[in-house]
Parts: sequence; C-alpha cells; structure tokens
Amino acid sequence: MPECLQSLKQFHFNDAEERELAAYAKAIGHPARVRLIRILAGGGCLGSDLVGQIGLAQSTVSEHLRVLKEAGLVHAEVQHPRTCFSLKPEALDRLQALLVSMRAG
Amino acid sequence: MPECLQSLKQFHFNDAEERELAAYAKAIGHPARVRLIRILAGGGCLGSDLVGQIGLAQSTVSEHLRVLKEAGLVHAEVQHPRTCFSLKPEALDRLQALLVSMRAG
DNA sequence: ACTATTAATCGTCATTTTACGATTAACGAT
DNA sequence: ATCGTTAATCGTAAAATGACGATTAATAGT
Repeated sequence: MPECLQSLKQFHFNDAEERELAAYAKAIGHPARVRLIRILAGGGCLGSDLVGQIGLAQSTVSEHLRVLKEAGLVHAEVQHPRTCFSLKPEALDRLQALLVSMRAG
Repeated sequence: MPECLQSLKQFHFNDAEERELAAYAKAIGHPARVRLIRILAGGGCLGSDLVGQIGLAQSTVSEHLRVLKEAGLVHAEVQHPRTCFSLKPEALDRLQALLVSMRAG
C-alpha cells in the first residue's frame, strides 16, 4: 500500500453537474469554436461575417454554431435574412463556477 | 445592416492559445474524465481504485487517464506495480486563465 | 523460478465528429 | 411575382472517439 494512496473518502458525486461541465467543455473543445466564442465575446452579435473570420466553409461554421447553441453557450436571434449570434455570459459564468467546484469538490 | 452588427474591430487572434484552450476543454469534455479529475482533486494520487469509482472497464479508464495525461492535466508516477495519478493544479490554473482571457479578449 | 498484481497496450467495433459542396427555406427588396 | 441574400439542412466521406475483452509488461513477494 503506497503512502500516496489516501484514505479514499466518500465522494459525493453529482452526475448532473459532472455531465453539465463535460458538455460545456466538449462544446468549447474545438479551436474553431473557441475562436467563435472569442469573436462573439468581443461585443454584440453579427451575421455570417463569422464565416470569413474562421476560414471554414459556411456549412461548417453553421454546424459549429449549432453545437455552441445546443450547449447553451450562444444565442441566435433571427433577423431576416441574417441571424445575429451572441454569447450567453451566464453560461460562461456557470462553466467557470463548475470548474472551480470541480477543484474544490 | 442590422444595428446588432457591430463595427467588427480587428481581433488579435492567438492561434496557439486558442488551440491550447480547446485541447484542455476537449480533454475535460467527457463525464468520466470530469469524475476522474474530481477524484484526483480530492487529494494526492491513487492506483486503480479509480476503476472501481468510475464504473467502466479497466482499459477504458486507462484510456481516459491517458487522454488526461496527454493534455497535461494529470501526472502519473509509476510505483510498481501500481501507478499513482495526481492532478496538475497549474494546468487547471492555466485553463481558468485562458477561459477568462477568452472572455475579455 | 514462479505467482500475483496492476497498468498499459492491442485489436475490434459502433458511434460521433468534422468537413465539404449542394440544396433548401425564409424573407426583404425591387 | 421574382430576385438576392443568408443561414440551415442534407448527403456523404474521412477521421476520431469511446468502449470492451484479451493480452502483455513489469516487478514485488514467496
């Protein structure tokens, strides 16, 4: 029994929170999506100028935005024929809080 | 031109940092790995008791640990026949800093 | 030398992700 | 009614991921 093996206290696992954190992290886990978030964090919302800034096909950017939306990190407001995307700061707040609580436990 | 479309200032993209953040996030982007981190955050290191706590096959847990190691989030110290895993807090610090700077830009 | 223990690796399979071009849908403007 | 514009969706292909059982490697103990 190596001394590094601690007494293994009972962890109060919170499945829901763990999955929540994992989902956020997974959504951010792609360079293109990090860049999208960074652009959106730079202020309000914008249309498909995102496509130009990312350097991927329009359909691909749309898919990345879909992932971010689905994760609740980004909000889309249709304003024909454009769509205005914006960051949801409360989601990032939540993510950061989850990260902190993961460390503290 | 919708009023939500801002003046699109120049972003100083930092490819390296964006990829760094994405890599950390991707590594955390799975519930099993979140749980592993949470366990490891609870103190020092431990052997394959992790397997019991996760509820997945030993090989699968080993693979998740490999991902975490590769991302630099976890350190493994071989101590035959066991291996002691431990969290690398500086990596989490870095991740949190990257998250903050992503929002601020 | 043999045995037991433990983590890593291998081979495999199913699923998911990423990416693209092409197409479609939705609507404002003409 | 038609034309442009823009985002979403479809179809598809390649790659990555997640999971498992089986095997291997490494070494302490007997």
